[in-house]
Amino acid sequence: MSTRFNPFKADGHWQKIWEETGVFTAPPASDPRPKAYVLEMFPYPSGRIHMGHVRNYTMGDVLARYKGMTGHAVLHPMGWDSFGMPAENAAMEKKVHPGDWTRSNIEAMKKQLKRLGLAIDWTRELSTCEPDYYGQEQALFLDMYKAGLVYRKESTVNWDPVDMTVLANEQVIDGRGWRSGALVEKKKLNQWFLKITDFADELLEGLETLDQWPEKVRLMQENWIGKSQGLNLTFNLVGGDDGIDVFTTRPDTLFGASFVAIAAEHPLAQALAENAPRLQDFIADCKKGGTTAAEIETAEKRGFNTGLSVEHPLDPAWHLPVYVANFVLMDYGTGAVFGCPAHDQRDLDFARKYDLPVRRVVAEGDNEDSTFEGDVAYTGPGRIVNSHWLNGMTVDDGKAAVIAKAGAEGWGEGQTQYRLRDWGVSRQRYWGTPIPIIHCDFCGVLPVPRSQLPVKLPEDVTFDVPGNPLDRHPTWKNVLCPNCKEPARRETDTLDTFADSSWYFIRFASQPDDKPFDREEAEAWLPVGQYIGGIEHAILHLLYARFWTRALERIGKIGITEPFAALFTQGMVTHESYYSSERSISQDGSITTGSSRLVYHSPDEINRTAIGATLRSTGQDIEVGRIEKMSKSKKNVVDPDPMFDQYGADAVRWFMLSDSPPERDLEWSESGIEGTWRFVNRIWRLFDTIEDATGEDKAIDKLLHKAIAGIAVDIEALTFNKAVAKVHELVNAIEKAAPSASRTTAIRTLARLIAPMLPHLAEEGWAHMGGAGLVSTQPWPDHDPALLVDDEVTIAVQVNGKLRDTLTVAKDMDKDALQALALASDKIIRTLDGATPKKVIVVPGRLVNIVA
RNA sequence: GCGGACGUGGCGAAAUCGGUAGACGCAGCAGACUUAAAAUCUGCUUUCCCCUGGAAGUGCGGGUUCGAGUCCCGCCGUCCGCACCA
Repeated sequence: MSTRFNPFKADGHWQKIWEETGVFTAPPASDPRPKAYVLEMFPYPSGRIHMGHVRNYTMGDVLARYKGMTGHAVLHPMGWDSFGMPAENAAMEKKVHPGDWTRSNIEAMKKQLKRLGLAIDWTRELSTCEPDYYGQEQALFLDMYKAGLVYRKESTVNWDPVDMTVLANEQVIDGRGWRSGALVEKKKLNQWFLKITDFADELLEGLETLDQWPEKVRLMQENWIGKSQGLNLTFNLVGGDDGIDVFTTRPDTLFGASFVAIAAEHPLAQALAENAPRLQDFIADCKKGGTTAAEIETAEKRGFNTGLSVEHPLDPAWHLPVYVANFVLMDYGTGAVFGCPAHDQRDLDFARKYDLPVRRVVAEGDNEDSTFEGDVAYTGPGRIVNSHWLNGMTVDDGKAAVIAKAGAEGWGEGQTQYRLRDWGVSRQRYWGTPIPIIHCDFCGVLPVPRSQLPVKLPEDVTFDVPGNPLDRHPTWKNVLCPNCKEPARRETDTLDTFADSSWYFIRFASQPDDKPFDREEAEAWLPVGQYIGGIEHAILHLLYARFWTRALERIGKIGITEPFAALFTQGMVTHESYYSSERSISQDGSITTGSSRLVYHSPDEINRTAIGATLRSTGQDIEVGRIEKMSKSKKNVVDPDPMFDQYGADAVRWFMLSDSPPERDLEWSESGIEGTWRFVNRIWRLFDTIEDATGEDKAIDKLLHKAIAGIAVDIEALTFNKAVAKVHELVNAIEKAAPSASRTTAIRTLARLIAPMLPHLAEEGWAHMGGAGLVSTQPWPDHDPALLVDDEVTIAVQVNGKLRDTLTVAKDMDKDALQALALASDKIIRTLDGATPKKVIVVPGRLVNIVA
């Protein structure tokens, strides 16, 4: 009597056994087996697991389980990135404490994750909002402080007026806050910074060693660091002692200079503006300019002539006018540029507008004219012309020559410039790691003594007004100065939550009570062997984590420089969206005529047919929208829980691995999950109807061994869609095969092959077929290399490159025999129609191509 | 504007070294079983044609080669990142 696989019993049953037997608890660091540290980016506890998490954690799980079966000591942990704004927003909206909200979310999400049947070592679970984690982070912060990698300075910051906090440059997208979407304002504040720029070169060079990272991510980080080499030089003011420092990457074009421009925020501009109301107005105008793509592209190059002049460093008699210009940025280089209009588009636009000289100094082909025509700057290579002693040099030689001369004469020096800024980590928020610093009126800024760590967040805080609850807490910030014992104040800023995620992978590897980590233990596991997460972290998290690791290395805390040996960025889970148009009804109940708004419907309210979609409740026709990332606003979210209820964990896991290559987007579909559910049951029927048969089936043997070898390769390469296809092929063949010992072996082996991907089904089948122990702890099956080679092959016979016939021959048939056989084929004789072959190309084991 | 990736049936895709394009899955069609349905099973499914066969075909146009989805040149399109970076 055949039975159906019952995931509703099996899932919970095996999950309980895995937990009770502790099979996925990582062994001690001293374990002699090769280590496999598999890590997926830990989630923010927003409340619910979504399909993106399911995909991410399924992929990591398959690899972790496979590594376990192939004799590795596996570390596969899970934790919670649990500090951050949403908890405070929830506190404001729902009048709950951020801690309560966060911890109950963690509980709910953990329950959901467990339903996926992940092979996770839950004994190492950590949550960044707990003092046992953030206290150790404070210790690391103080280590960096002591080593001079942390500093405080007043600086212009990106201020998010909605979230009422500072944002790092990396968190400003198109001039807007990455979370709130609010237009970011400039504000001056005292801020804590981590010296990531000290590591700019290292972080850049380190990218070259990361050969198991996606090229795309490496390139994005390279661009973000933005290294450029050039010359820092001083233009002396005519009739003054001062000069203007300028950075250029084109010192070779120095003889083409026609003006110097400074940023509106440049100290010189500010000083001049004090007595010049028109300049004040101009500067105010410059600040209004937006930073979005469209605004920048259409923004006119505008300048204000200061009336000042500077001397050209190569010819003091040559004077250049000084402008304040809207296109010069204060926070890059020195906040001042020299303009060479012929060879820079912005400078040319500016020069044409203000009628400044445009002098060619790089030949464009044969064109050496000193007058430059047209409105398109020439930025290509060429010989230097109209430049006295530089004439005839290449651009590169010219750059070197000018830098050398500037150095020798003392008016400038070669300089490497980075786009990367130091990491501003101060956040004016409650729900984050308190910065362990004390401010004393007499002794200044002091670190909290180690014995007083962790600096814990106070529980009794209010969120009824905007701003930082720590700052307005009645007593928390009052503390005695550790030095003079007089009353002093705690720092009330907290750390950017990206600090929390910059070292959690180290804490996973080693979590002593009395220090952040044990060096030896951490080094045994690190670097992470395979890290998996979304591409959205390509810069922020992945750059900060690389920096933090290098900072710890520099101060002698750990012996590794790169935290993630291999990185994989998986695609999103998408779904069609469904919407109908409705007349919009404004809040007072009146109907706004002439306009309508889109009302989105969730997939479970919809009847989807091949032609269209209707609303289940009313039968109303519904528009089928784009396939896009699952999001609450589009209501195209599919919640994992009901899917587990309906199909069980394995069908959901199989869906996540099927069809789409893992780096590409995966479209969730009803028919797709139905299909994977049917397949789970097909495998079960094989396990259920296994029989003790005898006899050999060579074809099944070969296919099985090819599957063993191929699936292993696919899992290691994370090409799960290909592994899935190979399982299908094997199952298709086993189903059709007549009973034999080979077939029975194949079915038993199949349980092991699917164990990483369909672990509950595999355990259930393994037990059902009388297997000993857990299939999860079985070794990955061996394959016989001899069975991977076919002794008969089908070779193609082409005439002029076109397929005309195929021949099935012995694998090692020699060239002459193949040629003779091909020429004897009826189809070939017919195609040749009496023509004599001019040439015959024979590739043994592959094809014969007859050129007629 | 700069940088990058991608483009293959109705759909998701595969083709690892330049060697039989479309494995595998979804959807669809036909059939079997069934009173019926579900489930399951079998077969078909790139397009076109003068259909025991033939022609075309991997975004478009060229090129290299006995042979190109794969390599080279030039376009077009889609997506992603950065962006007044001197």
